[in-house]
Formats: sequence, structure tokens, C-alpha cells
Amino acid sequence: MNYSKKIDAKWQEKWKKENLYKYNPNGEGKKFYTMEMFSYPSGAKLHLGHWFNYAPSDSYARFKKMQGYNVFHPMGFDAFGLPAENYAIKTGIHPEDSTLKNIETMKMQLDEMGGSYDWDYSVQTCMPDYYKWTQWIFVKLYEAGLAYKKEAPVNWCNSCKTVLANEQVINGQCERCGTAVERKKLAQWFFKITKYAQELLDGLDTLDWPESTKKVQINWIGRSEGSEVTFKGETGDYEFNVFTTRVDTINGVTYVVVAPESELVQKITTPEQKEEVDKYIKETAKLNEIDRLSTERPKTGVFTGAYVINPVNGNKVPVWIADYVLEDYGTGAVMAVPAHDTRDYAFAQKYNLPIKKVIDSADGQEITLPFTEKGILVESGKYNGLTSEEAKNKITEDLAAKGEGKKSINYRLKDWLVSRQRYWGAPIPIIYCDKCGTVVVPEKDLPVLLPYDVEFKPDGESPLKKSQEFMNCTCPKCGGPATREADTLDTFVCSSWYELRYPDAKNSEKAFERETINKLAPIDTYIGGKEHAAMHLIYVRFMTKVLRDLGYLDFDEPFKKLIHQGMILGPDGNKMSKSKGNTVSPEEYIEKYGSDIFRMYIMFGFDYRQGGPWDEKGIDSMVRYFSRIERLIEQVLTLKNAKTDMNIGPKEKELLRVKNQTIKSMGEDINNFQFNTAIARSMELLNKINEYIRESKQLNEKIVLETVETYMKLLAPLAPHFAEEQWEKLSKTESIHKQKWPEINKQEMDGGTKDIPVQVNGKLKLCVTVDADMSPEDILKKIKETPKVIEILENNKIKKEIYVPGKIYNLVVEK
RNA sequence: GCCGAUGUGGCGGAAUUGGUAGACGCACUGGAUUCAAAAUCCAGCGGGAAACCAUGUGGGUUCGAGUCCCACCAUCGGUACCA
Repeated sequence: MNYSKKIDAKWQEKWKKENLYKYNPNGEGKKFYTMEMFSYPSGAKLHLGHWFNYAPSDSYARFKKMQGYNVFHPMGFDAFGLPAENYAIKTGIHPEDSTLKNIETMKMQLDEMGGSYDWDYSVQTCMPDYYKWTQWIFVKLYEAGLAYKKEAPVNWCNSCKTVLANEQVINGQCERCGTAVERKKLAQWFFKITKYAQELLDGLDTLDWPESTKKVQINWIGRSEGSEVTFKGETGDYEFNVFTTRVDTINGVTYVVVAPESELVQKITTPEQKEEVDKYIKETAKLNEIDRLSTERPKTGVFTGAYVINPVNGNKVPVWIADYVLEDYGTGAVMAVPAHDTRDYAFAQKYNLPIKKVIDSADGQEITLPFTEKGILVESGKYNGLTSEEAKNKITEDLAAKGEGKKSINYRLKDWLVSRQRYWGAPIPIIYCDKCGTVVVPEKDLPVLLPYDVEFKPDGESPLKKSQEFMNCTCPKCGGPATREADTLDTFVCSSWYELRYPDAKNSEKAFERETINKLAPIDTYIGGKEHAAMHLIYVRFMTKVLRDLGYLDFDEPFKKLIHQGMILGPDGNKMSKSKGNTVSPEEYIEKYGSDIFRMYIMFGFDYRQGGPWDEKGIDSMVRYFSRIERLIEQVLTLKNAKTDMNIGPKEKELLRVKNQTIKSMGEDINNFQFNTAIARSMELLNKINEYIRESKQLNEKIVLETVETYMKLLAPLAPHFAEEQWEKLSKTESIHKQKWPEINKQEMDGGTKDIPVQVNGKLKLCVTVDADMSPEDILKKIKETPKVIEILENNKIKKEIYVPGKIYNLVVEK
């Protein structure tokens, strides 16, 4: 075989010289913006996962280009974040140094892969020319009231003296030292994503996304309709609301539960119960993370000593606190109906609280408690006999009339906590002044540069706090001495708008030009792992809507179509990991075989959306395929100057039919990210060409040549270097990547022959071969003239005859 | 528990969306070539002697089901007391 890494290098150099992948915003063709989720440059090299995401996606972009679109296919780096910082803590190598070095290596490797990127349109989120605009976005959100600061519980490791991100909490323990993580309240910055909860939910309908991913977002947003009901203290000096989706069960309330963290608790607890309540609050704060992982954990709680009045029936019920009630959902307080809620039931049993049944089954059947389904109201005074749905409306109406309740919608979605007490991130552009309070950094002073020389070993404080140079500043309002915010932004903020920056990556005046992005957006195809279904993909949607409302762009959703690639597992079927020793490195394969063979194998051996365990035996099959192609080209070259023979017989027709069929199905397959079948189809075409050459006594050389040229074009997006090399051998001077995707000749495609199956009672009996271009009527005629069919018709009593024109013929006979 | 995905030969995986199940490839078997081997080429390759039986299991709808409906099983992901 001639193909090797050398050929890759030869063409990469040439393409670079010719600026083959230069993006022209005013280029011909309809715009097509396709991108993959950019990568985090944590390791020094591209791993198999990168390859599996990027190589097929690149083939897709190349295909779209051949189809005549003006393709924009950028790539960048999500360069801020914890791994680099942790690596720095471990090795002493500064995050900036390691990150920039990794980016250079990865860029080089992406080029070696044959990626069709234009690096003039790229972003690196850790560079000031990018994070200046991340900060600018923060400023805009702050000015719009969409960024705010408040006390919030964070994950705290008391041994590392640091705040941990949720991802760093493994089974309730610190990922680094294994210490149990505590909840601690700290002042944190938030983005008001909850304001967009409903729109984020509604927008999903308009998107061409996998249903499962939409479902994840629906659950994440967690809309729930119900009622808010006011319970007043028996003494009348306080009141609070509970949220419930089952207000129809309100007559069955036997107690009320408040979250232990709720401020209300201090207010209502009686002196006698104070000691017990305080002790319980302390315990929950400590045990929280670990214990909340277990739903099997027995419910615990304590009585506050307080009583409240049920606004519907005037009953006096006790108020408890229990950690199964969460502070930050609903109102942080619930009405407990043990007869009709499993959690309340368990709790009531444990603490001997009364259980009162108020719902019966609608069909009169015997029920067992807790009965959580809807039914008919009983023991509910004037509401007796109503269905649950009727009662919900009626009771809420009655309460509303008295000002003691209302309809209410709750979302599970919480505001987005964006501050991190970490070094390697974009500084939050906020200044604290004794005189003026919280002041946002004016646009002209951006970016707030991240200082290089900082002690970033964790000790419980934001590393930036230790840099006097950074912290001390002057107030932009009064000019007096002031201090900077020491926290940095969550990296998800950086990645929540990068697709807007790509087309304008070098704009020093604006984050992005409105006209430009309006023209290119939304992204036609976004490709990346489904692990981002909830976080990243919601944040980008949120940011798009915010920037739209602030007038910076004119579309509602960032990503029209979303594709998730699968995951390549280790040869043992497990997730690849260094500790399991089942990792596979692309490098040695590229070195040995060249990048196209690796790319083609990756695409051929797996379902793109599914992935699967790595199996290197498959690579040899691809080597074989490439050699067969090379041999075909050599063979064809001997024909080049031969005379052409214009005879078009059945064999030629058949070859032309397969050629056109291949153009069609490969186009459809690549468009659907079904690279495995696209390559299978290309193999079929090769087999057909070989068969034709082998079996023809008189070759129609013109047809062979044309078919081979078409074949190379079909291969061009899938094996860019290899196809270009063969193209050159065929004495072509213009790059194959400037060629158009071949057109289908309908007439040729419908030529040749096809087999029509003949069934008896739905079971295949024989096939009748007909000319593919025959009319359905003639096909039926031919079928009926077939001796075997005549025999069946004569020997059986035919009850029914089904003929799907040109597809299938089925006879129903009496048995 | 809830939500989601998947289940087809020895293996990776196909089936135009209700119409020839197993495309394409790997592995395997036989043959050609070779002194021999590798490579290559050709042929075969779900089970069964056959009728037939076969797409996780059991039902159903249909002329016809891998595909649609009902019930269940298994595996893998996600999620975690959301009132």
C-alpha cells in the first residue's frame, strides 16, 4: 500500500498553501454553520473521544461544502477550568503555561487529522481578548438585574479548606481527599435563569434535538403546577405558605413540615423545643451530602412546639422540621398528608402522627394507605364527592377569595451559581467601594486581567484575594480606594456564548457583530456528548435569550439541530480510564496507518450515535479496503489512453444503476451521521466496479473511468488525504475538495434489474427478476407469466391478491 | 423508585420506516495462485436433511411485524425525598 502518514503531510501542506479551508463570509452558497462542542485542553493530546467527535463531524462539514453550502466550521478551546488548576497545584506548572502548550499541541493534531478548520475563526476562552467579552456579558446581565449576589449554601471541604463544585463531590465526599463534604453558606453570584424557565421549556418544541435530551431538559426545568396555601400560626403572630400539587387532600393535613434551614424556624420554635431543634439543625447541616444520597434513609425530624391553623377546616396542626423538606424548592414548607403521600406516611408512622384518609378510589375499590392516586373526596366537608381535579380548582378558588391561597407554578430549575473561589477563570468584573457599595467595572476598563503571579494553592479563600496588586483598585464612581471581587466565573459562563464569538473572533470593538451573527445563526448542526444535555445546553440557550432581550441578536435558540456522538469504550467494554489500563491512544495508529485509515475505521466500525468497545482488528479491514482502491486506480490508469467503447448493455446499466444509487444513499447517510453505512455503500460500489471489470469481455472504459472518478468524489469527505492522492493520480489538477458532490442521474439509477419477491401467505416463495424501469403493470404481468407463479395460482384457492406496485406480490391462499 | 436508551448470526453492525431479515465488514471453511508461506483473487458462511424455525420473552393487530399495540425480562446510562 502506498498510502501513509507521508501522504497526509503532503496534502496538509499543500492545502495550507492554497488556503483551501479559508472561510469566506461572502462566499457562494447558502450559509451552513456546523460546529462541535469545543474541547477542554486538559491532556496534552487528542484522545480517542476527541477523534470520535471531531473526525466524523469534519467529514460531515466537508460533505456539506461539496453540496454547495458556504460552510462555517470553527473550532476552539474551552481553556479555563479546574483540571489545569489542580494540575498546577500538583506540579507547580502554571495553568496558563500548561494550557497554552496543550492548545498548541491539540491544534497541530487537529490539523494532522485533516480537520477543515480555519484557525482565523477560533476562540480560546482563557485569553483576555475573549474573556473581556465574557466579563462584558456579566456586566450587561448585572445592569439588567439578571446577575445578583446572595448567600447560598456551597459544598465545603473542611480539610482542603475550599469550596467544591458539584462535579468534585463524589458520593458526598471531596474528590481529592475523601473528607465528607459540608454545606456552608457563602455570598455567591447568580444568574437569574429561573426568569427564563418557561421560555426554556416552551422553546424545546421548536428544536430538532434528540427527544431524550429534550426530556432531560424538561425534567431539569421541572415545571409543576399546584397551589400555594397560607397557614397562620395559632397565636396569629406569623404565617407562611406551603406549596402543594394536591390541594384536594388538604383536609387530610395532620401536620406541617418546614425545612430545617428555613429562617422561619427560629421565629416559630417555642423555648421548650429550642434545644432539640438547634441540635437537629446542626446535625442535618453536617450530614447533609452523604445522607441525602440515600432515599432509603429513615426520615427524621423534630417538633418545633408551634401549631398552625388549616385554612380550609380550621384544624390546629403541629409544625415539624425535617430534612426531607428542601429549603430551596417551593416555599420551603409543605403540608403533610400522610394518608396520601408516601414520605409523609413514613414520617407519620415513625413519629406517631395521625393519618387521616380524605381520598377514596374513583371506582369504589378497596384502597391501601398511602393512597397517592387521584380519586373522590371524603371526610372533606362541603367538598365531599368531588373528584380530585374538581376539588383542586374549587378549594384554590375558595382560598383565593379569602386571600389565603392561589394557583402557583413551581420550577425545579434554580438560579445559576456562577462564582467560583478559584484562580483559573475569568475574574468577575465587580468592585466594592466603602462609599458607593457594589460597583460594576465600566466597559472601557475591561478586561479585568487575571494576574499571572498568584499563589493558587487552596486554603479556603479565593486565590485572587492574596494578590494585593489585583485586589486594590480605585472606585470607578468616586475614585476612592476600593477592592475587587476575588471570585472568578464558572467556565460554563465562558462556553455559554462562544458560538457567537467564532464568526467575529478578532473583533476588538464588540463581543460580536449583530448583523454577522444574525446571518449565520442559528447553528445548523451542533455535535457533542450527551453529558451536556442539562448544564451546558441549557446555559447556552439561556444566554441566547438574554442577549436577544438585551438587543444584541435577533434569534431565540442557538442550536437548531443537535447530534450526540456515542462513546468509544475500552476493548474490555468499560469506560476508558488510566486506572483501568484500558485506554487506546490514536497516535500510534495514525503513525502506523495514516489519519484517513483511522478516520474511516472509526466511522465504519461504530454507529456514530452509539459508539462501542474498541476493536483494533477492524483497522486491518480498512487497510485492505484502501489497498483495493489503490489497485483499482492503478488498473484504471492503464485504461486512460485506451479507446472508449460506447456499448451500453445490461452490465453497464447495472453498473450505472449502482453508481447512482450509491451517490444517493451515501448522501443521505452522511447527512444523517450514518457514516458506517455510507462507507458500506462505498464498498459496494467498489465491489461492483471490480465485478464489472472482471466479468466484461468488452470494457466500456469511459463508463469505468467516470464511475471511478465519481467514486473518489464520494470518498473525498470521508478520506480527504487519500481521495486527494488518488484524484491526483487520475491527472486531475484542481483539488478534489473543490469538486461538487456528484449529481444523481435518475434515468441511470432506474436502469438495470431488480428482484420482486413473491409471497404466499406472507412467506417468501420466489423472486422474479424484472427490468427496473418497467411500469408496475408490466411487472405484475411478468410475475403472473412466471411458470412457478402460474403453478401456485393453479394449485391453490386464491382468497386474496396483494400487489404493492413494483415492490412485492403476495397471494393469500386457503390452507 | 422515577426518566431515558438498548436487546438482531461466532463478532461489529444493516434493514428505503409495515414489504426479500442478516447489507457492508471481521472471524471462519473450501478452492485458485505459490516450492512453501504471506498477500491477493474466487466461492461458501443463522439453525435444520427437509417441511420449516429464527430479530430478549409471552400475547395481540395485519395479507404481511425486527419495525405497530399490550404485558414482562435483561443490560447500560441519567436522576435522587421537588411536596
